[in-house]
Formats: sequence, structure tokens, C-alpha cells
Amino acid sequence: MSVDKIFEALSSAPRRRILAYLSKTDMTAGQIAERFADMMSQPAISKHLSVLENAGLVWREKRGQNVHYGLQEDALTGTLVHFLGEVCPRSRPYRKESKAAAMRKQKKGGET
Amino acid sequence: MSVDKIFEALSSAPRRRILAYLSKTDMTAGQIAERFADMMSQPAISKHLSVLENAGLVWREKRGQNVHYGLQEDALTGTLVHFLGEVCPRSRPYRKESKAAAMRKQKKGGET
DNA sequence: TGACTATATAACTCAGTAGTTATAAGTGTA
DNA sequence: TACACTTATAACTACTGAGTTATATAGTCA
Repeated sequence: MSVDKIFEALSSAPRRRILAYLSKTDMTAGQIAERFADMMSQPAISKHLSVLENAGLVWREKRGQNVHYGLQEDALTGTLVHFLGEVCPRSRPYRKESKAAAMRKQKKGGET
Repeated sequence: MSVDKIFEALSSAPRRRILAYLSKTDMTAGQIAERFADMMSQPAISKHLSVLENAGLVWREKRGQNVHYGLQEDALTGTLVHFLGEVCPRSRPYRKESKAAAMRKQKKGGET
């Protein structure tokens, strides 16, 4: 789950679209391939999925004869936020505020 | 300053290192090339800088015979934060479908 | 102007990536 | 067992990107 692999994985527009397609729920490889059938073949999607999985951005689970894929959201958020912190000094205050807000929220009791 | 260009630019480890090197202050092309001289040539750095500039991640200013480069922090933070929020900017249609699929799944009853 | 410095571009090579079609491997079912 | 279905892999092609060296362009100063 290296930063290199994550940025490499994110550099492809099709892969970012796949991530978006998984943003609300997990899907089988077949469903994903079907959705993008007008853009590329099933093996191409399979390869993209394996890149995403290898980068730690999605999880993979075999259920029967299907393979489900879903977002590994923590990896994505964690890496990008960390990267922002390293490269963008200005992002530090935002992160601080975000953390503070999170604390307040937790203290209040987790509604949402 | 498209998202595609930004992610493309960020996909290169050398370019991310250049961004980090600029995180505290701007530098001339020469200073940057010098810093990375053990890794690659001056023309290579020049090309990386032009990719970064083209993506809107750094600004460029000619001062005398030097060219200064510096972080365009807002672009980086803005884009990545936005990306994180939505998982992908181009994703609206995909996200809608994803959500719809999630609803259908839920309606059916969680068999899993 | 001419020499010197700083940066960008040209022309090229090489490696890696993204896509293709064909096929293999694994699973469920009659 | 045999067949259908789902997903992954093999083998290949074409393109792109990153690096190289050599050279052009632009600015500074004697």
C-alpha cells in the first residue's frame, strides 16, 4: 500500500471512474465490466481492478462464482491527506480544524 | 487545470519530490536541477517543471535570466480535497448509478 | 557586439502501460 | 460428469512517457 502505487493507480481516468462507480456500494467484476463495456473489454477492467486492489484502494472478495470489489476508503483518504500535509504547509491548519471538528462531534455523541 | 492533468502530474515520484522541495519556498529552475542532479539531467527537470506548471500545480515567473517556480497550493489542496469529497469529479453519473444500485440492493433485503 | 550563464527545446531511445482477442481456471448446476 | 457462467491470464500490438545528449534561445555584462 505504498504512496507510489496509490498515485500510479489514481493517474488513470478509467480507474478513477471505477472508484467513483464503487463509491456507494460494492459491485461484482461483471457488473463493473458491464457498466464500462462501451469503453473497454472485460479483461481490461479486470486489469484495472487488479491495479486498484494492488494499490490497496479496493478490497476484493470472492463470493461463489462472483468476485466483489469495494472501496477501501481509508487508504484513499489517509494517503491523500497525508500527502497534502507533507507538500502543502497551508493544509496543516485545515487539518487541525478538521480534527478539532471531529473531536467535538465525537464528544457530542455520534449522531449521523 | 484539469483534474486529469493534475493526477497525471502527481503520478510521478520525481515530480512529487519537486513539489515537496518547493513546499517551503520558491526556487529557480537551476536550483531545482542542482538539487536533483544526482537523479536526472537539467532538461529532464525542465520537462517535469513544465508538466507541473501545465497542470496548474506550480507558478512560473521569469526574473532576469532566472526562472522561479513555486507551489500553487490552492490548486493542489482544492483538487485533492474535492476529489476526496466526491471520489471523482467526473463521477456524478456514476455515483448516481452507484447509489441507485445500493438502494435496489437494500430493497431486496440483505441476503449476502 | 561577443562571451557567458540559465533555461528550454529537439531528436532520439527505451521501457512500461493500456488496450486487444483468445483461452484458461474456478464455481454452480442439471 | 458435462455444461454454462464468471473472472483472470497469456500473448500480442501500439502508444506514451521518461530519460538521454546536443543545441537553440534569451538575458547579463564587459
